[in-house]
Amino acid sequence: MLDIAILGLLMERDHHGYEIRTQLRDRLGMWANVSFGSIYPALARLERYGYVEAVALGEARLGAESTGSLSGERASLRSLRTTQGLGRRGRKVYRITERGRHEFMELLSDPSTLDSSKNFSLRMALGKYLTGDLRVGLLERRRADLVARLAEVRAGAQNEQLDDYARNVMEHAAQGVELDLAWIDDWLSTERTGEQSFAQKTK
Amino acid sequence: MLDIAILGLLMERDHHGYEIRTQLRDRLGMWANVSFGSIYPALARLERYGYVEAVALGEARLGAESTGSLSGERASLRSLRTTQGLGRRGRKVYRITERGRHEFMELLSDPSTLDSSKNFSLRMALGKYLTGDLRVGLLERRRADLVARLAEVRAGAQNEQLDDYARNVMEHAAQGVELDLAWIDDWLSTERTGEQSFAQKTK
DNA sequence: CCTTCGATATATCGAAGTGATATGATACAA
DNA sequence: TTGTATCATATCACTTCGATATATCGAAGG
Repeated sequence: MLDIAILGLLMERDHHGYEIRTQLRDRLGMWANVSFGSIYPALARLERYGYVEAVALGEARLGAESTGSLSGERASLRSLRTTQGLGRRGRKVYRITERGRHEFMELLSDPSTLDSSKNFSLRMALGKYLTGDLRVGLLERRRADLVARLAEVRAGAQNEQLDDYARNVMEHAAQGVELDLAWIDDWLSTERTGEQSFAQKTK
Repeated sequence: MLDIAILGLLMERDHHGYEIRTQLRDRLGMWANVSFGSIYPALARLERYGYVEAVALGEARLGAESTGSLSGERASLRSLRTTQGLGRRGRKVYRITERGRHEFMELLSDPSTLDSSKNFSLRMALGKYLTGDLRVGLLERRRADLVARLAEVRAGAQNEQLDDYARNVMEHAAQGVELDLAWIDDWLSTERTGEQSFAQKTK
């Protein structure tokens, strides 16, 4: 769910809608440019539920706060420019509430709503908010799903009456699942041996 | 688009809705169980446009025709059983029309509506309906997209201020894109050297 | 200087897809 | 006979996507 992603970003610092889109692309990976048609309704929904609140609307007077701290030395420049130039139009900066924080943790650790690859990757990218046990639980559930999926795809690929094109695609799909599986297993073993992190992974 | 997938299946033989779902899973790979909430509206839409027509509705009297010819020897058995047992309930069998065939070719070869991985795989799985030139065109366009995407993800993964979890996910995403890219290149070289097919690919 | 272009920013629309659920028939096993 | 699993169609509310409209600002170029 997009809700998790947005709340996850707001856990770190305040954001406005447009920024959420770029962050989603740059930090949470797989989402190449989520549509504004998703983001703004999602923000409205989250505000309605009381999970986020708008802390600055209209004249973007908090420009420094929201666009600052982006990359160190550059921050002062940016904030200077935005405050001088009166800032963008109706930039609406959102902040997560206490209820939002609680809801975020709830959503993130709930193993029942875990399905697509995109969804799973999102959770794992937000792994720092989870305990080791929770992470292992999610990983194991995902692993079981992938094993089942791999069997299905493998069986399908060996199906007679499948032309070369379809078979080739099916085989590639199987390879994709295998890659995912290897990733999970890697992560699981790192998680279990209690290594400090996987920062040293070269390839 | 789901339309392409459905029309593609109907190019080979008639199908009813439920069967389309299973075929989508078993033959066109990546789609693990498309929702009925997609399939039935899509069929209704295609019928409205005159791309398909219902050839048997109500008492499933054409059971043999629709479920038969599934796997050779088994076919006679199946058809016998279904005709004896009065068949399923309101099984509605669809057939593609001449307009539908034309539209299918149109949709399949139009390079402008080519985007997601799912979408691309679908087209390639239906590659037998395309000419070599068209296939190469689609492959090249896809390749360019993936190269751009890879650069983005690679850049993102090297971003400082990304915690280990997010970085790990980004790196895995990059590996996924690389796998796709290798697949495309493989296919392209096969296509260009004019090999008869890729049937002999072992891994 | 002035105009165009690209990035920033919010917002809404229709179309398409999902997941859940309702309904009912048939097949098979306990 | 009594479940229960599979087959089959259908609809619901909700989410997401892609396109589009609108507006501001900085930079580049004629």
